[in-house]
This record gives sequence, C-alpha cells and structure tokens, in this order.
Amino acid sequence: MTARGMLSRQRIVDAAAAVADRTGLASVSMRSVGAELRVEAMSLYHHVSNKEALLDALAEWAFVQIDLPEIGDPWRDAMVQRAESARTVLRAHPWALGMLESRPVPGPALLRHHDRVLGCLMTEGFSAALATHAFSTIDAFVYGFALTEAGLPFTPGEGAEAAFASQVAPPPEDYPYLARSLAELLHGGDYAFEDEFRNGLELILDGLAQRRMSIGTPWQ
Amino acid sequence: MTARGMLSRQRIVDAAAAVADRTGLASVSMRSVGAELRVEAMSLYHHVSNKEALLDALAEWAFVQIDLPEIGDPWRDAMVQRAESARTVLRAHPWALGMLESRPVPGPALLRHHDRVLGCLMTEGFSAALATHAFSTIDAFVYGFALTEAGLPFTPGEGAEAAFASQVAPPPEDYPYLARSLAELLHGGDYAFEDEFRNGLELILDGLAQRRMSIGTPWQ
DNA sequence: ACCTGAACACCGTTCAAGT
DNA sequence: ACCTGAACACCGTTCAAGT
Repeated sequence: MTARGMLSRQRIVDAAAAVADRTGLASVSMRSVGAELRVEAMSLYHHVSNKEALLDALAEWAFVQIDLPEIGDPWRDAMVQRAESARTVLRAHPWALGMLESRPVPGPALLRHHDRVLGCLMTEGFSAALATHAFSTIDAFVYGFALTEAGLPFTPGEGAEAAFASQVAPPPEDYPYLARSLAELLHGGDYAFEDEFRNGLELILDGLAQRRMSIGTPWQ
Repeated sequence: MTARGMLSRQRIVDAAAAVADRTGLASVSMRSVGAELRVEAMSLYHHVSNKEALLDALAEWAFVQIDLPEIGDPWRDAMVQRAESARTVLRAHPWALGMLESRPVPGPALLRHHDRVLGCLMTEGFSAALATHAFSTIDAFVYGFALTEAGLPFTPGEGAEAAFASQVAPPPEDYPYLARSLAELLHGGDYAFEDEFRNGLELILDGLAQRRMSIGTPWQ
C-alpha cells in the first residue's frame, strides 16, 4: 500500500503529467511530483537525473499519444486522423505546447513518427519535396491551432463563443470590422470556433491534393 | 547616472525583455529584472502589481511589434507582410510563443489588430465567415511554424539543415522514408527549412483566393 | 540499492522601515 | 512617493546519513 520501493521512472513521469494536468506546468516541481507519489523530492533523483530530464520525459509522454498513421492508408484520411489525434492530445494536455519550443534532440519516437508520415505520403504519389512541404504545413497549422485554442479566454463549444462575444462587446466605433463580423457570424447562432480546425485543415489538404496532381510541373 | 527615481513600468518591461532575449523566459525573475536595472526586486512592485502582470506586459511588448496591415492594401500582399512580420518578431523573441498559451483577456492592441486584419479582407470581397477562416488558418500556421522553428535543434539557414541531417543520419533500415527524403532534398544542396514558410503560406493563400472567388456557393 | 534530512542558493511576495 | 532590508514560504540540487 505504501509507495516504498515502488518508485520508477514511469511512475514519476505519470505523476508529473497528473500534476501538470491538474494545476499547470508551472506547478510541476520536484517537491510537488514527490508529494504526488508520497515520497520526498530527493527520492526522484534516483530515477531521473534532474528536472530538465523529467520535463523532456514529460514532453515525450504527451507526444507519444499522437496516433501514428498506417502506411498504406489513403493519404488524406491518414493526415486528417493524425491531425485530429494531435489536437485531441494537445487539448487534453495544453502544457505540452510550451515544451515544443526549447526541447532539444529528436528521440527515436519522433523520428519514427516523422518516418511514418513521410512514408504515408511518399507511397501515395508525393515527391520527397512535396511530402516535406505537406508535413511542415500541416504540423505548423495543427500546433498553431492548438496554441491559439489554449490561449482562448473561453472554452470553445457549447455556445461559449456567443457568450464571450457579448461580454467583450467590442464597440463598433473602435472596431468596426470586428464588430460586424461577430454580428454576422453569431447571427446564425451556430458559429463554433472549433469548426475552424476542420476548415483550415481541409483548405490545406485541398491545396496539397492539387499540387500532388501536378507533380512534374514547376511546382515539383 | 544612477537609476534612482527613474524607474517606470516601461523601463521594467524593456529590462524583462532584455533578460528574456539574453537568457530565456525561465530566468526572468523579479530579482533578475531588478538587477538589470540596478535596483532591488522589491522596487518593481511600485510599478507592476506582480510577476504575472509583468509577464502580461511582456507578451504585449512582443506582439505589438507585429506590423498591422493597412486597410486598402491588396489583401494577399497584406497577409504576406503581416505573416512575415510575425515570424520575424517571433524568431527574435521565441519566448513570446510560450506566452500565447495561458495568457488571458484580449487587450485593446489585440482587438485593434484583429479589426485591421478582418477589415483588410472584408473590404476586398471576403465574407465575414471567410475572413474569419482566413484569419484563424493563417494565424495558426504562422504561430505553429514559429513554434516548430524555435524547437528545431539547429538554426535554419546557412546549410545547417545538411549539417544536422548528416549528424543525426537516421539509419535507412529503421527510417526508410525519412532517410530517402533527406537524401533527395539535400542532394540538390539548396534545401532550406526556411523556405517551408513561404511555401505553406502560399498554399494557404491560394486556397483562400479560390474560396474568395466562389463566395455564394456552398463554401459561403 | 534506495530513500531521506539538513543545508545552500535561489524564487515571489509582504510588511515595516527608511529617505 | 519611491525604494529597501528582513522575513516567510517556496524552488532545484548536493551530500552525508540512514535502512
């Protein structure tokens, strides 16, 4: 029943994730993670070399949860599925976004992920160059969308958009276009910021599909 | 010559930005910012209410540097210019990215920015809905690209891509597609990750241009 | 081998005291 | 009014000591 002798790197990382989920990345400290495991902070040092290493493991913990596409799946479905999976993971653990900047050296898991995505595209008629364009464009969009969403002053869905808009109520004399677009969007009553994800993603995938059809032309 | 009596909110925020640029966001502390100004940490509390408020001001300090588009400029040029400006700012101050997540309430500067971008699009034939799609897609891409770039284990440009690729040298038996795409891309000798920015941006803008032409159809 | 207590140099912040 | 010193409850980390 006690934690004695049962400490492990895996349990420590899980505990750190639990703390981050509950109270944010800033409150992940060697002491708070220790407390989560009913152990002194110093005990952790027998399993992780320092806090930096723990944070690296925590980043990996989150990104490993993103579904890998299967090589052989239709490329477009595969990209949609991966993007949605990434968004789901990053929505559940938004603190992981702050770890993308400034975390070093790609590990085997990241390389494997990279390889699968490229493979998925290159076995379906994408050149190496276009597959790389596709990868960086989709990834940038997905991470950026998750980042924007995490910073939103409301939780999207359930009509929170309308509630927030009427709360801020940007004065039309100062912000004419913003006011007009809010009015128009919310008039229908079914605006959901969430939908912008599929929207942007489909826009990007449409563009990629077109460039894929014209491989060999100046697009390469 | 002394700092006595010359402390101000502006000087404090500037000092915090200098510390962040030099040694990272993590090392921005009330004490380190005080030291930058040759003042005790406690003196700062007469100008900013606490560290959280200082960080809010620091986020604003960075984002205000992003060029606002002029209403009346051709929409596509305006979007490109704004995107490049954002990327330049975020490359110079990558710590600002970590502040996008978890920073609350949009201030007047952000609302103004929002209004201008929407105005730029809506005066050029974009519906409110399509302008909103455009805004969120471009922004997600730009932020996400900057985030990816900041996390890169090398500084893009100057052939660093090739140097890094040969350093990592993913074994082709483990990562066949990654190895093949790296080989193909670097064969030409002119691959630059940097170019993916314009590439992805143009792909998105092409998609938006097409949807703009078909306003009134099911796209809306 | 694994866990801990005390210690050190750091944090943010309060408050009473200086000018 | 503005700045500061001492103090408090926190950090990460080291190291010697316990089991």
